[in-house]
Amino acid sequence: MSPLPIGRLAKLTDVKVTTIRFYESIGLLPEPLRTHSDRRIYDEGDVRRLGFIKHARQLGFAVEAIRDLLELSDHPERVCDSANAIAQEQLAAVDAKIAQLGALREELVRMTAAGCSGPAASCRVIESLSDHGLCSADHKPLASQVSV
Amino acid sequence: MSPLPIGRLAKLTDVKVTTIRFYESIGLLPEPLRTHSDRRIYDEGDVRRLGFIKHARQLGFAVEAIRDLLELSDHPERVCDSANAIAQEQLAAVDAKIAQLGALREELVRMTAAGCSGPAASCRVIESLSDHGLCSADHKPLASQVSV
DNA sequence: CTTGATCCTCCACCGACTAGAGGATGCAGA
DNA sequence: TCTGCATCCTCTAGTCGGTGGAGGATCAAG
Repeated sequence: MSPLPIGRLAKLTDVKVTTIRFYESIGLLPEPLRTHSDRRIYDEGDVRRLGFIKHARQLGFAVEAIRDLLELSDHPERVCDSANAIAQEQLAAVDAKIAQLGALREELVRMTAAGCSGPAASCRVIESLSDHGLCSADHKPLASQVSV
Repeated sequence: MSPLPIGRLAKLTDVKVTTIRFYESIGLLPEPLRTHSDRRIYDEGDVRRLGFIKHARQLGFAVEAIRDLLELSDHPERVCDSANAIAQEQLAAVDAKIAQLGALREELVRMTAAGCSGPAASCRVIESLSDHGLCSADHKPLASQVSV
């Protein structure tokens, strides 16, 4: 197929040039062929592989998970139990995150509901932050896996 | 009140010692008094301030936003318009994130629904990732503000 | 007096990129 | 052919919100 310079690949896949080089550096993309002047050249296969990576990242899969998924994609004869397991885990992580954000949302709504126009001394937002006891207390984020 | 060493403050607030020092280094917590042997000593005021910070972080506020909120909390005579604005923005960001994750969830459910036991060649997960056309195509994360 | 917990500073690392410096090359128009 | 700009190269450092460890000092209890 037609050989693509990195900029063309970037436009075709809507992935930044620097990100493509980054994916190569961490081994998600193989080292491509180079021109006589050391420029990277890609082909249709690279477009597909990068598309796969992009799609997986959009779904929030971590790079290490994507590495495993690509391995399977590269070896279609293997059993795919692990692909399903990875996706299930990701689904669980997304569900957890949604639940967590739902709880956050609730408190933010409560905090902002009253509106506020006076001095900070009587501000519901500041007050809520000062006293955790005022809120439902079951939103406990900090340290989550999904960072989409 | 009783002077607390950093470890006590950490346990009282459930914030790690290293994180407390980090907050000091970025100016969220003031430099505390020190003992003759250079150990930090805190008081009840620090417990409250750190609680405020922790609560705000749990709600997903960025450090810069927390800095502004603490400013207001420190000066209760000022008008608190900005506190409300910050909280409203955070609420909007959380809403956006929830919507986005909802879309991700949909696709993950579709991908994993079939279950999978054969070779990767016929794996729905791998297949879905390879061909973005198979999915609804309106989940477009990458680059979000809320990272709770 | 010794032991183990706690404290100190400084520096490097995490994930997943992003941005910029400083320089080489490619390509199109005059 | 020359000029000039776009694109490419490598390398380094920064982002955010912390986390972890090395190497050493100090504290409190037995």
